[in-house]
Amino acid sequence: MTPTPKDHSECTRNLLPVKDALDILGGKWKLPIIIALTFGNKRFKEMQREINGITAKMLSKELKDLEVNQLVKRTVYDTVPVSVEYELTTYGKSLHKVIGELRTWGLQHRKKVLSKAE
Amino acid sequence: MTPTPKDHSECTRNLLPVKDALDILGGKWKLPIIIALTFGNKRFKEMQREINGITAKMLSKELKDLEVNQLVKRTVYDTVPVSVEYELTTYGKSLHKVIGELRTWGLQHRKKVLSKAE
DNA sequence: TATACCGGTTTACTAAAGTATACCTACTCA
DNA sequence: TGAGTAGGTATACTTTAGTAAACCGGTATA
Repeated sequence: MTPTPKDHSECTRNLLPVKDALDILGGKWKLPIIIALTFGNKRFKEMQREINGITAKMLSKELKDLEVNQLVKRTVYDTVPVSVEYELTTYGKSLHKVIGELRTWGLQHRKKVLSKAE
Repeated sequence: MTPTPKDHSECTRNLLPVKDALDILGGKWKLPIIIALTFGNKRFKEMQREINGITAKMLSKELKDLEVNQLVKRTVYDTVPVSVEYELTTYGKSLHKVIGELRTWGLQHRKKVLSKAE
């Protein structure tokens, strides 16, 4: 009835890395941004156009977060006027499988929901 | 420079299922609850003890959400007093791979962070 | 009688996430 | 000269997520 210490610690051990991942990927925009960048490097306004509904503030903030975590690299080109390009780092690309699984599950879920349909 | 319509629609097409998945799994407690249940069926207070920091209100609410989405099944036993058991449905168990990938990535990320160490 | 367990709900609150709008410099095009 | 682009920042606001604490009926234990 009472969880055994073993259960509890195993649960925690399994949970921690999942939480770590979600800290980085959580929120409304992180994955949309990452996914947008899997289609190629992009500039700020370009991303804003491509990701429906995101505001400049959020895009700016989220890109910073992703940069800090080294998933995204920001390059400023010394053109006139400056242009800024964002790209996925190798590390960012390592999320590929995670995103793939989420996508697969989401697709299947959508199919299920639609089949019981309203 | 301007995203091609193709890019944009491909991006959306890839994003939607991921969003669907995150709608269901998002928030602080959904995955902790699901992971706790992968270690076996559990009762309410038992889960509350096992999941560090969750309040009764959140546990109750999140379990309802998961039940609605058919990831978790709630069974009331007609004992005196009633006992209530929660279990993962087959559908809930289908998240196994998603969670596995998140966990793998999170573990590797943690290792990376620790190695640059503060 | 008092205390504690079970499975929650209710109320009130705070904190975090996200939005809307305006604004900034520097540049180009007509 | 005015409008539009790029790459943002600042301010103020709303909405949502989450917390803390009290409470409920019923049962059991001492």
